[in-house]
Amino acid sequence: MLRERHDQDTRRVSTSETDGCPECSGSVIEHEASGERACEDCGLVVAEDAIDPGPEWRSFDSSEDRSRVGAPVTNRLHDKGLSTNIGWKNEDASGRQLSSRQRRKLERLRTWNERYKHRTATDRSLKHALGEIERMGSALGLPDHVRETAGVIHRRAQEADVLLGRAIEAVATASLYSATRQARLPRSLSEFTQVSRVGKLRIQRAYRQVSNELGLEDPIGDPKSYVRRYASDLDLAEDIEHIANDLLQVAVEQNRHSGKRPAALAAGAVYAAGRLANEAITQADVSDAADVSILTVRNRYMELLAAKEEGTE
DNA sequence: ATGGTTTTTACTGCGTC
DNA sequence: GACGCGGTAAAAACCAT
Repeated sequence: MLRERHDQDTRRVSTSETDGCPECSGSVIEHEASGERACEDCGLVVAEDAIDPGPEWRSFDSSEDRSRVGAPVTNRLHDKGLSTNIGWKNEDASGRQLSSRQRRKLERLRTWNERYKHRTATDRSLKHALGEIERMGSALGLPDHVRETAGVIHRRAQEADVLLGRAIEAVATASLYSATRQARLPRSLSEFTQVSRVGKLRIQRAYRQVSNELGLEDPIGDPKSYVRRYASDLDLAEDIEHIANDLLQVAVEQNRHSGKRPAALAAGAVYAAGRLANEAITQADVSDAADVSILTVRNRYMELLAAKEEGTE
C-alpha cells in the first residue's frame, strides 16, 4: 500500500520561468526543501541549487512601499544594520566645519551611540559570534547566503538559551555547520574544526543541542533527500521514487534506520523499489550512483523489505 | 583510549543467460 | 564462462562515552 505523494513540499513554478522538461516535456515542479527542480512526469532533475526566485529585498514596514532605498536588512550584523551610525567627520551636512561647542556635543553623541549599540551582553556576544561566522565562512569559502542562515540560526539559538555556559564560538561554529548542511553543501565536521577555535567535541555537542532545540531538519541526514537524485541518475520512473520513499517512511517509523548512513538507506530503498516495480536495475548500478558498496546496498534493501513485511502484518 | 556499530574489502557458491 | 545475487569473515571506519 503506497501512500499518496506528499505534495505540500513541492510547488509548481510558473511556466514563464521554465521551459518544461527536456525529456518528456512534462511540467517542472520545484522541490521546496532542496531547491531542486524536477520533472513532474519522469522525475528528471532539471536543476539543483536553483536560485531563490523570491523578492530580493523586503519592505521595511508593512506599507506597500518597496522602493529600494537604504541598505538591505541583514542578519550578518548583530543589529541587522538598522542602528544609527554617526559619521566621524566634524562637519555638518554641507561640509562646513562645526563650532567647538557643537563638536563636543557630537563627541558625546558618538560615545553614547556606541555604548547603546553594544549595550547588552547578548548583543556583544552576538556580535562576536557573527564575526566568527564571517571569518570561518570565508575561510571555508562558503557562499554568502549560508553565512546569512548561520547568522539566523545563531540568533535563534541565543534566544532559545542554548548558549548557557557554552563557548560562543562553539555555537557559532555549530550554526555555520548547520547552515551548510541546510544548504546541502556537505562539509565534514573536521573541516570546521580546522578553522574553528574550539575543539570538535564541543562543536558536536553544540550542534546537537542547537538542532534539537530549534527542531531543525537535517537534510543531509534525511535519506529521502537522496532518493530523487539517485532515481534521476538511474533514469527511473517517478513511481519508483514514490515506492522508495514509502519504504523509507516505514523503516523510519519502525526506527530501523538509526545509525545507518542515510545515503546507504536511500540506495537500498531505490534498489528495493526498482525490484518491486520489476525494473531492470542491478545492485551495482545503484551502488555506483550512490557511492555505497554493493554489499551495503544489499543489506539495506533486505532490511527495508523486512521492515515492510513486519509493518504490514 | 575503548567498545560497540556500521561499512568495506575479499572470497565463496548458486542459478541463469 | 560471464553475470547478478546472496552469504560469511575479517578489517577498517565511525561514533559515543
